[in-house]
Amino acid sequence: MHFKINHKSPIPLHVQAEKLLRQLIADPQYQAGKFLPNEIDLAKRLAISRATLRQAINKLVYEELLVRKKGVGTKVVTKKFSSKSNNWLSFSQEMAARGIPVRNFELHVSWVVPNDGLADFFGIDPNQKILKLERVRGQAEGPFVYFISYFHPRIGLTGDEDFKRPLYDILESDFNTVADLSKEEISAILADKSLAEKLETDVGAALLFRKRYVFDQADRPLEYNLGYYKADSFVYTVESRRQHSSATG
Amino acid sequence: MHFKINHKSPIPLHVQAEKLLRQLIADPQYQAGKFLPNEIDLAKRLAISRATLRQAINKLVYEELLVRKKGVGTKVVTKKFSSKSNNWLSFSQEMAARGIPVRNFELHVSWVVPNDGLADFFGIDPNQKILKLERVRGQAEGPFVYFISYFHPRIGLTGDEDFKRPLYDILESDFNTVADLSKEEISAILADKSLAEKLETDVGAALLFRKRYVFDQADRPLEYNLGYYKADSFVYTVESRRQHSSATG
DNA sequence: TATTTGCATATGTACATACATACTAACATA
DNA sequence: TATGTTAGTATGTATGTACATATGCAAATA
Repeated sequence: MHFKINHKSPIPLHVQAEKLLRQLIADPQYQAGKFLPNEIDLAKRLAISRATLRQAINKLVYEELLVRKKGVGTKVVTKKFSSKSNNWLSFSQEMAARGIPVRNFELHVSWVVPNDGLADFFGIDPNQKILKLERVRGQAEGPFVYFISYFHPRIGLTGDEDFKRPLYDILESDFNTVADLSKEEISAILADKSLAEKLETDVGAALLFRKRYVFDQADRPLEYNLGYYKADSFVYTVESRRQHSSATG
Repeated sequence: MHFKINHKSPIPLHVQAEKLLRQLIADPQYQAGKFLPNEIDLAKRLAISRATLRQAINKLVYEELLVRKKGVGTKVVTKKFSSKSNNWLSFSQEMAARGIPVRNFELHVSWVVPNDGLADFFGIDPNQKILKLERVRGQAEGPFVYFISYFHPRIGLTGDEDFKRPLYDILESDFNTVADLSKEEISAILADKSLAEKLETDVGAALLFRKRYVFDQADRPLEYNLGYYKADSFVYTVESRRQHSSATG
């Protein structure tokens, strides 16, 4: 298997190399904790310099897909909990990754006037109507989350989009809008009548409630999202590592 | 202000440079979003190569303490929400950072035999007793969290430690044990009689429930922690940014 | 005046090179 | 046999160099 790096492409070589590495280690043959070829040989095979290759490797090391050990080699990490990126999977992607088919129970689009806090967050005229998307989603057995999303008018959503597709996919491919930063607040609340009905549970059941403020790469507000999760069928997982001291080569 | 990098020190130059940069941007003079000197000049002043300096800068860029812009310069980030590190503040530190005085309502230390899951997590003999620490903490108005912690016997805790001090501070300075990785699961539950009494709330109130698995730098299990938070007085906040595409130079 | 052009600046990418250091395994020695 | 030495290998650190590209400003132009 020889790789092709295009030296004339406008895409930086280390980005191309990174992509190739990702493909390489995704291959079942490599899963088991195998070692990569050593940096010098691999650089030669890819026809790039060792420094450039190391840039690519460093990215994957940071993501904990690879582990380097001086004097030994670079190994593919066996078990991948895939920490941070997890936070950024949308609901459908998240479920797909676990092999759970998603079912849409309700999907309602409307144009509403924002309340004061929301108009303030978006930095828009409180009289300007914004798109509100409500969805109840879950598995075959029943619903387990109720989402309410409000979108900034800047995006240009019409309301006619196919919201069964992954949300962030729609924003990226159709509206060239990239969600980059998310601030979330998680708390617990009790289900009232309306929530209990939507989620097919009892009034007074414990729900996980998540507010999410989503920003684009320029830190401009994009989306305000509320999520009500049935606590017995969902846990929110976080994996965080301390700031490390080691660095690039 | 001239800096000193010690070329004879066993500490890598880029690590020394990183430390100097941290000191530099910590200086009030630099807070306001000022630009660093350009890489070439700065490298000259530090008497290191540009590549080495970039290694140091990259670390801080990754931590979002610095922002680089091609053709413009490298700027100190103004507002620092300090995303990731936040996850790593202990309760008392977290409260201190918000200027809220912490009050300890209960503190109970005991030696218990682990249940099967716990013995398995720690990888120890299920008959070996381990240290269990229970704490109810909150503000002046009342309690708002009930913690249960189990510690791995390897650490060497005796049970006589002053657990009013920040926990991770005790582990680090007195037991040379550094908590490095945490895996958390957050869900919502209803308060039963026992929990309601401890947290001075009603039976059936919504609580935020957090399980935390803590590991050291060698990924050895250190602590298993359960936290029950009164939902009306606490929200769990997460700030996460997407994986970036840029890399080292 | 408004717009374009071009230069200076700073970061981004890429390479070749050299030596340091951690680890492994094979070999030699007591 | 047990132990210490050594050679080989792979990553870690560090430098110097060159050119690419994005940005902002100032001068030239319509």
